[in-house]
Amino acid sequence: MVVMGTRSMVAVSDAESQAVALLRGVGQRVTRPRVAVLSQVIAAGTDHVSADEVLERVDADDADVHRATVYRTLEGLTAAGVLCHVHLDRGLTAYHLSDATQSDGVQHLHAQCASCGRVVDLPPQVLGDSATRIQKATGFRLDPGHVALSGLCRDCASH
Amino acid sequence: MVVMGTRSMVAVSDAESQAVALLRGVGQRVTRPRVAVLSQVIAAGTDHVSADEVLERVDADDADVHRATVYRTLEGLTAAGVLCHVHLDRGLTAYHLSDATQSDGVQHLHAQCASCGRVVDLPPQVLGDSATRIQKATGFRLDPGHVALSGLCRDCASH
DNA sequence: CTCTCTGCAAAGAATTTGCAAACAC
DNA sequence: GTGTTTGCAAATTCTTTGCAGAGAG
Repeated sequence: MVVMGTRSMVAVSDAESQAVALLRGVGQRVTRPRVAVLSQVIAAGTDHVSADEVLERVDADDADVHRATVYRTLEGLTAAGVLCHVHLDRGLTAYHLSDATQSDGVQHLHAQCASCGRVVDLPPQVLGDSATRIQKATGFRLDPGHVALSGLCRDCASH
Repeated sequence: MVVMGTRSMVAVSDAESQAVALLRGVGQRVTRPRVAVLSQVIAAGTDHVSADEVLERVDADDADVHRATVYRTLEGLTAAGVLCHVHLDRGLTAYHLSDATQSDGVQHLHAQCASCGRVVDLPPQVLGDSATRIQKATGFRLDPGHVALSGLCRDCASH
């Protein structure tokens, strides 16, 4: 808990203060493990990270948080609306900062490449009126961001 | 749970002869475990069954097939094009007879209720030109049947 | 008779849980 | 202080794998 490794001090402490602010903002206790976990999600930026990836990075930063705590923290922050998760192909769950933190509450969609596993963000309106049509036809109310759409990314599709 | 008494002997043996025919048709060996597994998928009709559900029903029919064999059989039949699978919410995989067996190769889509877990079939064209639009915008080639779309079914949405 | 398939038991990955000690407030 | 959180270790759930014997063609 002394030095921050190779990652720049500025970026890390930025992420950390954001993390503290977000935790306070939703009335959650500010604990070392929570700050560490949330900082890593923030530092990941537009990347979508799994619990295991968060764990790896937290440990790499000498924060030494237990696996179970990472899961509990990610779940708690999702329940609080700070994070969103998306379910990927093999049952993995990936987390990212909630879009709602900054904008109007509409979350973007995700597509995962079945070949390389990469996750691509899609603009929220990319399905057009499909959700409306499905609801009218079948009564099913689509929540299209909750599970990643599957397919092949540009690179893998061209092979 | 399956109500065994209600399934007619005729239906079961129908499913079994279909199973044998399908196995022969793709040049796979006709073994008791394979017939048992494939029969259960056929008997499930439009339902989408997980490996565990197949195992349960196979064992309930006194066929006593090992868990590992169920997984291997479902995988093999999928590779052969007899079955299709869809990935559900928590990483579960559900199987059903391939639409291609009877029609032009276009598979239907799936939507799973995040609340009750039910899987609903959707017509293949329900996403309209979304796939084309996504490919033009991002290069990502959608395979929309491979993973179930998420949302709330009619019943759960009304609570 | 040969080569594939099956059952077994154990490993594997991702995640969850009960509980006592540690900590934020 | 006091009630929430954490670390730990073990359990869960779904799936896969190596191997020797059983079975299909």
